[in-house]
Amino acid sequence: MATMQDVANRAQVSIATVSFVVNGTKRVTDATRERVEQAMRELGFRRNPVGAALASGRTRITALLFPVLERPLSHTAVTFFTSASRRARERGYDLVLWPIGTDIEHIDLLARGGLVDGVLLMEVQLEDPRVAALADQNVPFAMIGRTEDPSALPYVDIDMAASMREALRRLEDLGHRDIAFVRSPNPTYNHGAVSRAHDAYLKAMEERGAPPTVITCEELPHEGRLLGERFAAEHPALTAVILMNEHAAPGFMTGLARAGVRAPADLSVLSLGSSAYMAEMTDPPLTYLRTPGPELGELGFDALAARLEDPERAPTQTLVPCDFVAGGTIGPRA
Amino acid sequence: MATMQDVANRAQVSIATVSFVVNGTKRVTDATRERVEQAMRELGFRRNPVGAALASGRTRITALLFPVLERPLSHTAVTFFTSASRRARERGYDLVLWPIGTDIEHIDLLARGGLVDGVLLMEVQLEDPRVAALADQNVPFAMIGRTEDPSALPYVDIDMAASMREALRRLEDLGHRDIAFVRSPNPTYNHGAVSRAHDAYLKAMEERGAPPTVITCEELPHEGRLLGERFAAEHPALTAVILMNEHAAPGFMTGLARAGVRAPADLSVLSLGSSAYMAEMTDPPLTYLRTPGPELGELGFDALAARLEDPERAPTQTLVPCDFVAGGTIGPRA
DNA sequence: CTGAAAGCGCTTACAG
DNA sequence: CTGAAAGCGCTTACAG
Repeated sequence: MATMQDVANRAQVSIATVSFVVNGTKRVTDATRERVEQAMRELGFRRNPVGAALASGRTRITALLFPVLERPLSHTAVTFFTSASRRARERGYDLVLWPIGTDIEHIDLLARGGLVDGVLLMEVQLEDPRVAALADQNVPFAMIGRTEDPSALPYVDIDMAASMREALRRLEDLGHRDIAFVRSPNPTYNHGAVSRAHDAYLKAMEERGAPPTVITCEELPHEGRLLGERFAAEHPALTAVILMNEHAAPGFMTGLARAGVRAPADLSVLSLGSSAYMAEMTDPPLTYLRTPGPELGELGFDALAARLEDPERAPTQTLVPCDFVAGGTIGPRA
Repeated sequence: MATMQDVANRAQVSIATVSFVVNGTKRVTDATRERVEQAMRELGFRRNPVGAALASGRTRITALLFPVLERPLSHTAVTFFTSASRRARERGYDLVLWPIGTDIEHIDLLARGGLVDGVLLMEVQLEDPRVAALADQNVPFAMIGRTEDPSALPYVDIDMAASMREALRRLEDLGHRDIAFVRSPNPTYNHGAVSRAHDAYLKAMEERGAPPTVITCEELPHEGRLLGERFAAEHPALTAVILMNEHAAPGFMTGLARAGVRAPADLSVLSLGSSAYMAEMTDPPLTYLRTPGPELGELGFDALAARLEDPERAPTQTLVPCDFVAGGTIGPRA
């Protein structure tokens, strides 16, 4: 494999000049550039990124940290990655998915050494050990999601409070008052979005003087079905449910049907935080509040890039609400 | 950030000795090791992987190439990644998901320079430009999937011929003879597994003297539904279908139901190449042949590691069939 | 506009 | 068992 030195020798210039041509970092006369470019072509030269990284301290590679070994990577989650990675490419970066856990330990590998210029965090918990670790190590990062107090940190996140309010309003406009909230359980992973939706739900119900009903369900299709099957029997007074658990949503619908509960005639179901792909799994298709994954992936990468390109600038902090997509699972209260 | 030199100074040894301690590459007396380790602790030293990579030519980082921008990353596909990445960790490597397209161009970045030690290819096409590019550039790689003629290349793949035979046998044992094959269309992406399943289907039908029916369907839930709705009308003679398109499968089932076609009473549906997660989306749950994603992820990484650790050894070539999982969507021919 | 040279942080024969 | 030193392939002030 040809090195810059090889190219320099062949073109009879210094290695510095080759570097200038390769990176466009300084003016070079056309004649010289020509010679260098020809030599590169003849030798099939491509710059060694490791050498460049060591000398410059940058790689233009960034990493998306998603704990795939601990948290299921849903179709909706993939939209964040896809969009962020496309955006990265547009801006001249690479973005790879680094499947490290939330154990801080492994972050060190990234932290130290400039293998990656910065990281994008997903599945952020209210108290997220990764955030402290990255800050500690001085690794530039941005969050998709946010911690309890993200004060001075760059993030983009779903505006979950607004989204929950819209969910409730949609159902109330149809006459519903006894509205449950179904969420994933939280044994150890205090997911920011789930927690904020939960709080917003409780607050809204209290304001309305309506009794809150919070139900937990594992993030699995089969668990959704079991919940659907027993739902009416256990909660006869409920007429609507806000389901924040897209893995369980299709199963929940088939479980309801199996128990003879029709949606929306007997129960309105509104899926909070999902995508067309999941919503189309059921019949009728789910009415849902769409997770702005494509938007947040792009904005999230931009937030990171801003951090990398001007560390002094105030951090980006953006909230994007889910938008309502009509399906066939909500209707007027019976 | 402390460097090895800093540690060496503090421990009053040479930088070489520090390297030996850090990497365990040579014997060091206990006393010396103690001094070095203490200095490392005091300075919070962590080895810079870029420096190490440049000097040694290795990073112990590997990449899974999956063209997420071109091909949907399904839940089942994620199982490959998860399992391969866990296996990598067990063997002391990192595995990242690099979302490059099938454009060869971008492979160069990986190829050159030893940012990654090797790559694992997914979504392999019968004629895959990435394979030639990697071979050209001398990048160690292994495939999950395989090209038309993988002769001397390392791969692990689904034994699609055997899986198709089992699918047909299962249905035939129930009395079916008019069995369709539903696959994704192939405008540009000649996916090896789909193509091999197709061939195996045609061959088997010919052997039986039964008329083959191949139907294509885009890999989207909604397209599955449309197909389900019109299925009976368009194909009245069929009594069973092998569905190799898990994205469309749930929609296909709801489409059938909407058209008044009951499964399995009126039509047996066998999903080929799926996982419990997708199968549980419908009611009854799909009967399916399970994609051995966890197995192939692990074996695939092992194939790559074998390549990295002993390039001379004969390449791993392993086929694993799908295994049958009973659900509720196949039954005796009416 | 171009070059000589130091330096990025390690690894690894080679000596002793 | 330990060290001095070359070298991995680049980038980037600094001079000219």
